[in-house]
Amino acid sequence: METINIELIRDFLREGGDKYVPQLSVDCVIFGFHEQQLKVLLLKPRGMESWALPGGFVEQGQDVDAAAIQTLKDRTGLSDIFLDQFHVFGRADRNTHDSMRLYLESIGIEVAAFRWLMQRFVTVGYYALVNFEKVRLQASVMEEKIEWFDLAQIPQLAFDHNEIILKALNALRDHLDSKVIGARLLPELFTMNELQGLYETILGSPLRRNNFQRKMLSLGMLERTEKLYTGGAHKAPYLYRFLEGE
Amino acid sequence: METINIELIRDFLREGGDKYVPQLSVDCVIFGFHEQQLKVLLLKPRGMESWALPGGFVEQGQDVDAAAIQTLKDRTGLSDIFLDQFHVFGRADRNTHDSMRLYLESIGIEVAAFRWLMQRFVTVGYYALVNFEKVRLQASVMEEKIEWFDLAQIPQLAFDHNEIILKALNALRDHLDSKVIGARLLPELFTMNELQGLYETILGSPLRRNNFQRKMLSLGMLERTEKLYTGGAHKAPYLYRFLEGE
DNA sequence: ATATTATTGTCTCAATTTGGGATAATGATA
DNA sequence: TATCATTATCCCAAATTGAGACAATAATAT
Repeated sequence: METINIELIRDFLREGGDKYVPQLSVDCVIFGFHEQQLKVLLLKPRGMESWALPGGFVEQGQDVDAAAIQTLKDRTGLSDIFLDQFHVFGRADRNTHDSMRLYLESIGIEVAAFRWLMQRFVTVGYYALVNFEKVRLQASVMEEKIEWFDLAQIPQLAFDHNEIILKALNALRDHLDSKVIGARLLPELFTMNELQGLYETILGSPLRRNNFQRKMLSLGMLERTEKLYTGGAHKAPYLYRFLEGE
Repeated sequence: METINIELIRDFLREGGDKYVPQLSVDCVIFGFHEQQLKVLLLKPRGMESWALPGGFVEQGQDVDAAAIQTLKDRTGLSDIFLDQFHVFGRADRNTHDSMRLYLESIGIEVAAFRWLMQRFVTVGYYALVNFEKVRLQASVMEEKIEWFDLAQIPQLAFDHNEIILKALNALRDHLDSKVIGARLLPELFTMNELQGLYETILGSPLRRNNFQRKMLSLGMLERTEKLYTGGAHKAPYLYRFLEGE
């Protein structure tokens, strides 16, 4: 039994033609970190076979950055988020919504209503870093499902979205030691081991425990707090938090 | 005595409405290096008080990158150029062509013809590295003048173009040691001193001659060729070239 | 209590890179 | 032949990094 609200979809499509900057979209690669794994948030648009990145359109009168922020807020409920615009995907053969046509026709939407969608779209790619535990997933009207995927287990996505994720990951790597990335992906308190795991999955290569700790502490961004007793038969690690300030 | 070809302008404007992706443009920060100075190519659009960056629109069916390449070719005559897309400027209050209206009206172009231009434009910023000596400047039909400016002497530009140059320079700095930037800005043969001067102007800070030379040679990208005898009363420097290959 | 075990925090030392001064080499000119 | 400006190297100390070693400690087993 379908629970789609066709009127909502129709409203969305009808408004789109005038409301948005034509042929322009934003796509967000939302990174989270959980159980020592880097995750990416993906969703399944209605009527599509494949998963895709969360994205949105840019309203007339709205900053492009604001459109990305809105996309994030809609899906995660978070509003204070680290966002970095990393690349524009503007190849002429990106007709990224064409495969949605069959679906829209099948549920009885007339072609005229979504003609504005059936064009080549230029998309601005953002990556976002979120605190996994604070996210409350929320699919929008055009989407069936929304889920976290392990970076290593991302399926074949729609359009060029696999390429977009690769580029986002490269950008994240490039920024790893100039921005305080850990502070955005980890919870308030974390162990040195968790921090190292984060770095390792982002870089895709192992690091030495002793040298990593030395490096991190020497940067002076970490404050050591109490110990964490997990019940394991071994020395308990300290918990750290990132110090305030840029 | 004016030498504007109004018909050309009218043609350009009339086509624009259908030919281009609406509300999308590219802007290029073209860097050159000459007489130990980093230069940026600027132009003066017809009917405007201020100088501006060379830019262009994206044709339907044209890659965004291709539009930037075309912009460069039109102005410099060069086609094999290093281009890097570094940022999108998408604030809602960028009505970047509005000040052109008075001019267009003044030369008798009807408003309908350029209405598509009078909207908020999102622009994709590229920076380009060119061999100064090979550039043949060429203004397009909408421009009065085109000139090189020393980076330190860039005037107040139109719109947010000063900001765009700043961002481009930051991107260039970030890429300085990962991409072979010298190879694109310098002529085939150059002295170590010229290379150092290039690095110093990009970074905006002085470097030590001995350590710079040691570093550059250790990277193994340079081939030492003959000496350069300038007639100066001192030891003659070697000339270097960049080795082939990524 | 005491030994065992898995981790964690720290230490150490060599190798490498960097900062900064010193010196020798070299074209031209006086 | 001496002088001068500039270039190419050299050298040594300081800082950073790579990699192994070891002591501390929180549970569990004996």
